[in-house]
Order: sequence, then structure tokens, then C-alpha cells
Amino acid sequence: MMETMHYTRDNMAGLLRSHDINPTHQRIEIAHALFSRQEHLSADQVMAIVNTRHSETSKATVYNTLKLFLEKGLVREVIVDPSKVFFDPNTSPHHHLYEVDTGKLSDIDATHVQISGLPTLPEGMVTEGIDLIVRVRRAQ
Amino acid sequence: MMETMHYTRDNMAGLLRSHDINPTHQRIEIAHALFSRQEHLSADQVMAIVNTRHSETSKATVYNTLKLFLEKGLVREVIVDPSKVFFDPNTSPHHHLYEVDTGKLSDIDATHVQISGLPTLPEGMVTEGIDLIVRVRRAQ
DNA sequence: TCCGGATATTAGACAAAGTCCAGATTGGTG
DNA sequence: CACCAATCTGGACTTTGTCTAATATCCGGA
Repeated sequence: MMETMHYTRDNMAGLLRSHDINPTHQRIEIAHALFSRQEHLSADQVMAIVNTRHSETSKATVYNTLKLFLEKGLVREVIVDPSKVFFDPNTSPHHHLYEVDTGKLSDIDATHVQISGLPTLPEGMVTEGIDLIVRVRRAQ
Repeated sequence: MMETMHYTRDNMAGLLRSHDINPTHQRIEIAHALFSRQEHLSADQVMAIVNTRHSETSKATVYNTLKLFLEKGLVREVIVDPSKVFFDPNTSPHHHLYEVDTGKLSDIDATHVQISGLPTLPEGMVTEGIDLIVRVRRAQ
């Protein structure tokens, strides 16, 4: 039986190490912001959260760190809003529901979703990922 | 039998009118850029094409016009690259194949693709569209 | 033909997201 | 302690896109 996971800062250090990331103060704070909330956050939102009390982490570090997390497979990138990228701490297979009028983004579990009939890929190409985004809005 | 469509500037005027868009010089040029190529173009690319000879159409007009085309259902917006939006003159149901390393974007016909098992929408929500993006890269 | 109002276009200032760089800090290790 | 590598930083910069106020164009009626 799996214990309920608590996203303490200490646990973050272990999580980072397990992904081959040197756990610095800033990286722990940024990981904590994402994982303790389990929400989709933009770089701006991450920076705001991390710097609530006093400014502690620079913009460059936030961007560098999020890119590092992405490369190491710790988070996923969600591209739904042309104006900003969201980072998703949930890396298990899932899709997204995007409310275009509010900007609210939520997960769609992938276990029951079937996608069939996709053409075979061009020679020498491999799939990096399949993004399925359901765009919805409030009925008028 | 459908004649092969030729995307002349004259035909563009008719196309615009049929979508309830007043066909001005600039709008015809922008529509012509998109439809004669049948490619995904960013606003920047559209501007470059329209202003090849001498500068004729302002940035504001290009953006205004593309937004207008979008509202009137003449083109579709494709959000795959975090840095820019692409506009797609193909409005028939289809999906996208995105080569992440080159930025090349191509269509996947939707007639053979089946998506099943999506959850029912929250009360009072309607689907605006479903975007399916297959991200691929050259095998290393 | 001329006028007036509605529609469209324009240059340029502005905003926001993200990148880049050169210098400063930090954290081990011998 | 001294050193080296890794990391972080402020701030300048770039790019995409928006906004605004002034100008231009179009069109219908007197």
C-alpha cells in the first residue's frame, strides 16, 4: 500500500536527486511550488509563488530551472495558450481540458481514452508525445 | 465534379465576401498568401510575404486581419510552438504532426482517426474544438 | 459631384514572455 | 584555506503581439 505522498521540501530533494538533478535551494523551492500544488503553473506564477515573502530567486533561474526539469522528465510542458507555457508536475499519461474563456486547465485521465487510426510516421521519425487538448467554453 | 480551385486574388474577394468579410486590398493579399500556399503561416511570415516587394501592409493590419479571419471561421489557429501562433487555411477537420526539431508542421487527415473514451464535459460547457498534436523528432 | 459617417489602415509606443551574458556566489575537495 | 565547477543573478535584449490616436478609404444620399 502506497502512503499518501507529502510534498515536503525534504522529499523534493530526494525527488530531484532521483532525476539526476542537483538539489539546490532554488530548485527545491521551485519543485515544491509545482508538486505541493499539483497544478499547472506558468513561469510567471512559479516566480510569484517562490518570491512571495522577499525576492529570492531570479527570473533567469526560474526559466533555467523549469527547462532543466523538463529535460530531466520531472515536469511536462503544456502548450495551449499562445501567450504562455504551462508546466505540469503530472508526467503520467494524460490529456488536457482547457476552458478558453477562463484559462482554466485541468487533466483528463488517459487510461480510458483511445486514439486510433493515426497514420504511420514518416521514415526515421519517432513520436515524442501525443497531446490531446479539448477546448471548451461556457455555453452562451 | 469539383474543379481544381485556383486561389487567384479575384477568387479571394469572393471567398472573403462569402464569410461576411469586406474584401479590402490588404485582406485579399493576406488571404492570398495563406490560401495560395495552403501552408501554416505565422503572423510574421504572412507579413514578410505580403511585404516582399515594398512595404504595403502594417503589422497592426496583419494581426487585425488574421484575428478577423479567425473569428469568421476562414482560418484556424494552431498552437504548437510556444513562441508563435500558426494560422491554418485548412478548416476541415484534421489534426497536426509537428516536428519539434525543425518546427515543420503538417496535417493529419481526421477521417480515419477515432478518439473515444473522453469524459463527459462539466455541466454547461460546450466543446469548441479538439486539438490532437503528434510531436515527432528524427530518431537519433 | 460633394459631403459625412462608418469602416479600415497606419506608425509607433507599449507590454509581456522568454533569452542571454558576464560577473558574483556557492559548495565541495584536496 | 584555496580552488574549481556548478549555479545564480541583474539587467539588457529580443520577439510576439496589443493598443491608440491620427489618417485614409469607401459608399450612400442630397
